[in-house]
Amino acid sequence: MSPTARNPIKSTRTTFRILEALVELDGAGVTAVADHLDLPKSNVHNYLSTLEEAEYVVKRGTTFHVGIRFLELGAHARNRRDLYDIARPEMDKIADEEGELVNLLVEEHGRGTYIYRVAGDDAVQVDAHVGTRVHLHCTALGKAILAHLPEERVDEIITRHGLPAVTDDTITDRDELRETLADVRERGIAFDREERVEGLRCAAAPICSNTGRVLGALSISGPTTRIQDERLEEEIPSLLERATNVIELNITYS
Amino acid sequence: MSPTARNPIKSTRTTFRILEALVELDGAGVTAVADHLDLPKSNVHNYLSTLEEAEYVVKRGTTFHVGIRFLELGAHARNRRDLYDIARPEMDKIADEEGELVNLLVEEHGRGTYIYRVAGDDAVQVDAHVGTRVHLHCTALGKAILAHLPEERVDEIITRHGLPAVTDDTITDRDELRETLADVRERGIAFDREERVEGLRCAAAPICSNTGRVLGALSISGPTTRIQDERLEEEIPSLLERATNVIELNITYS
DNA sequence: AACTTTGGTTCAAAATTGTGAAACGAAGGC
DNA sequence: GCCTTCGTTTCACAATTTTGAACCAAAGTT
Repeated sequence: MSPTARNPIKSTRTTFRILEALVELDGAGVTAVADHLDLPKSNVHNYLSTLEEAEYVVKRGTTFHVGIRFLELGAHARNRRDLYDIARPEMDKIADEEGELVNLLVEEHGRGTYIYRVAGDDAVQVDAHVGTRVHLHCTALGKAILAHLPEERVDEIITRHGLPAVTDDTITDRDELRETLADVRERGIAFDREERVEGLRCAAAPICSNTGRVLGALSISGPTTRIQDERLEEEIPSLLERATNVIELNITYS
Repeated sequence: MSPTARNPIKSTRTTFRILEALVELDGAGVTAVADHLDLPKSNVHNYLSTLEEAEYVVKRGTTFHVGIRFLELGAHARNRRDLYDIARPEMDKIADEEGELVNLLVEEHGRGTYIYRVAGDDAVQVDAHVGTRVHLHCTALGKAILAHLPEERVDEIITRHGLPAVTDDTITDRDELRETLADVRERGIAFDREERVEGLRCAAAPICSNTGRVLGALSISGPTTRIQDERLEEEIPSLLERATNVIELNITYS
């Protein structure tokens, strides 16, 4: 399952390289993109004007930006899953009661994407937002998903994306991760103790279909100061389990 | 300002035609897409496998779907504007107090896209969601924006997109629209009395930068039965004005 | 169990297009 | 008024995309 296109369309690749450059540069002109990607200006100009014509890019003055039209595609991808609609009300409830940050993550191509997040009154401000992609091995959410994926799939993912260290506490060893995932499977809950963001703790539970396939994972996260051992290991997990049960039931009958 | 690319990249156009086909067909195989677009199967296959390799499309079994990765691009486009972050808390407040549906729309390429919406407890269920694109002339939100765009820009937009009728009450005449927009400018509020969705009424106010450029529009909508004349024309407008004032102030100082 | 259908994948030749250097033009800074 | 920067245009050629036919694999039918 190494998805290598036999006859790849080079222009399609270039198109997305240019769009990604626009994201990275947070809007840019023809020359800036050309320099960034080491392509001829005239060529980049052709791509950008085509993208603008197609309404996927906007030109303000002389700089180009990624268009909100992508929200249409992104929202379609998100709404395609029942998960989003069904999980949202449960998540809102938890955020309201606990005051912390509640997250929903799904996996695609071996990486995680936040598809919904809701902040309670006391919630921390963190870097991630809807649409952010993360490595699976360094978040509680990701580990909850990995733990319920077939083992060969997990190997594939590690081979493809590696186990880069994000903080000092990130798991970077293949065997250590394997053991951790076994614990997660047994306990039904995954933890993240400052493995992705310093000072941030997090517990997550997987959400599975009635056939046993993981659809995503749900988490609650907050500052280490407030999320002490008992709350992290008892209170929050039971909340998560209750919520994921409801979600799983509702997904089965929808 | 007719954005016609001089040397368009045909492959870029094809790439997006295929992605749009995937949306329309709600996931499809190679043959289905090829038939839909009248392209050779082998060609479509090349595009889809390239898109999958780039992680913008997912293959489940033998059908392809638009990938959640587009949410990354879409969210970037949304977060680029301060508007989204600043309007959200105000909108949440209104939804909570009024119990109706609150919407935020922005314009790009002459069309509107919902970038946030929040439903109060009694809110109606409507077709639109975040990411949905609509014609500007048939919603209160769109008219609020059109009214504050330079006149030549409005002409351009009408020429480009026309004034298609969506319900019996949609404005389809150029001059009638012009008059309506003058009223909106004077009153500061735009209305929609079942012009886009039967049984749905709506009032909207524009949100402008301190330089006078429209950034978007805010609306409250509900069923005709509940949104009677006085509420539509007095109560809701004053709520909207209060909220847009706060938003405009916060945008200026951020 | 053989046959048919359906749909995905591969291949190589033919047709078109993307590429890239250079020149041009417009805008802004010095 | 000159110089710099950056976007836009042009054009010839190399390179890519496009095609249809052939090939497979899986599912459905007789």
